[in-house]
Amino acid sequence: MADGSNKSSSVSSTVEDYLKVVLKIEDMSQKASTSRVARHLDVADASVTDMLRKLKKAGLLEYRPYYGATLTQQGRQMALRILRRHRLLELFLNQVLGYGWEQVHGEAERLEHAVSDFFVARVDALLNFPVKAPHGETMPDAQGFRQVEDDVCLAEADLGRYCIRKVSNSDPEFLAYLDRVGLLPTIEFSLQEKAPFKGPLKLLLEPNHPPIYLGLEAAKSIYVSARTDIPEMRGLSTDNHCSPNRTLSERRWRLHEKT
Amino acid sequence: MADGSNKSSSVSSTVEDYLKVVLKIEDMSQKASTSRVARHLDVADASVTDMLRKLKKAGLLEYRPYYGATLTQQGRQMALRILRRHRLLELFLNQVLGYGWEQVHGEAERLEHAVSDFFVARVDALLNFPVKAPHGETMPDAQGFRQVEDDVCLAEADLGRYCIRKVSNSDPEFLAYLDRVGLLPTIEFSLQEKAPFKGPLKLLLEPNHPPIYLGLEAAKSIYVSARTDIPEMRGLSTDNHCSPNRTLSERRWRLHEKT
DNA sequence: TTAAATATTTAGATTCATCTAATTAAATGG
DNA sequence: CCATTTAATTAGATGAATCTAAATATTTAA
Repeated sequence: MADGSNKSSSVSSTVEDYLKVVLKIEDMSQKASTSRVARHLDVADASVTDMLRKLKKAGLLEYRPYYGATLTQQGRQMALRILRRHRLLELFLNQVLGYGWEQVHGEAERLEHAVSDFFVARVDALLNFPVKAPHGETMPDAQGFRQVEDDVCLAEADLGRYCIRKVSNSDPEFLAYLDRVGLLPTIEFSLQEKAPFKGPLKLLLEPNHPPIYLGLEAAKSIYVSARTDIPEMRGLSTDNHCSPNRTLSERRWRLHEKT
Repeated sequence: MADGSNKSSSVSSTVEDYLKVVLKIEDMSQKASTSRVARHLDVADASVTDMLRKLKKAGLLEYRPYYGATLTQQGRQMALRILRRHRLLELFLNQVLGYGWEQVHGEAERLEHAVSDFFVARVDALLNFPVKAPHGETMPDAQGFRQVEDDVCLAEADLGRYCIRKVSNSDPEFLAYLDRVGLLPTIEFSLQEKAPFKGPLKLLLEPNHPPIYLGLEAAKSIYVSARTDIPEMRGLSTDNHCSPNRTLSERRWRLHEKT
């Protein structure tokens, strides 16, 4: 696959996608089974079997037939390299080119395979070495190290005050919805009620505003940290400049408007 | 390959490359013969024959065996679309990410196939709708219209005063050399002597500086316009903000330096 | 104007990533 | 613990884009 983009040891963008998916699955502490990988990539199971055998031979993952795959050190390193690119690109698209947070994923998905390491380094510098992507995911560093993410899933949280840390869902419709109701990373809210029988959650963003009733499915994509209200915690928080994803309406760019 | 990047009527990046090369050859008023296309793309002649037949079938070019190819309206449109992307990306890399002018071509070559129309539109706006790329080439507009370039080749120019308009050569080594000696678009100089027998040209950049002796081969890549010294011409010139490609040493970027 | 040189096309293979259909292994639940 | 459901693998094909080697055209120059 057409590559002058200096991979450490050049693999096709297809291979990069497989590695990324396996990493994602492992990150969810699931087993990277053939069918699960196939679902994520939207390809036939048979294709995955072939590819996993190929990747095993290349030393990028362990693979036992009828069992599944595990990334090797090498494979993990490659996967993290792509993940880093993906997230840096998302942030770049959002901050520099004014993409909406629901738009960044799709574009980054294609660019991550095309940009050079030099490009990535420049973007990293331009954004001042960020540690968070637009959806609140942490940024793997250039050596492939990641901060631990110990946020709790909103769907499992007890009543209380929280700060939104991460939204793990790249469906543009869904993200646009969250944007509309104002549920974005770094935003704080109170979880006031959890309706029984998988019912909706009642959230309060601002004291005297109407509450938001959020379906449990939606809550599963949202990760939060408890708000301790101990002021000195704020400095230590992982919030950084890259940064409140403003609502679409607030988002106005210093791009030159044509005519 | 792998395209969600919204082509008007989705073609592979390989096809885009073929179209681009045919356009380039036609722009040089040459015939797009099989072997010439093959040389530009660094593939075997046989591969080109196959592809030209395929592109003919797709209505993107005319093709007669043993004769060569000519772009159709549709093919030309597609080629111009890529050319526009390429040049906008080059300028973007230069102006926003601080790439040297000798670095932009290679990166743009890969990105042009990966970015979406939306991305291109954003970059266009960010750069304030530029009309020139870093090497002085004109920017095709979004509808595929181009300014005529009626610059003369330095290798064929008479003695006199000139302004550098364009450098048609993407070899990084060569570009770095021109950068070193200061021969960049928008720069003015006097052509003082032309040594016989394909000898070098003697150029004077600044009145009391040592002259530059430039080989004829190098001069073939440089396009110039005569300097009339009629002041009011300057406003009409195609110089624009995107802009004096500073020398590498002058080029210092407002990127955040790490540590 | 014909022989040699050059350019182009055809024929047949290869590699990558994918598919469907058929088969086999594993897991599950009476 | 066996039969059925579910998951995974094998087998065989396909489409893109490429290659090499052999067969034709076309051009050029003696």
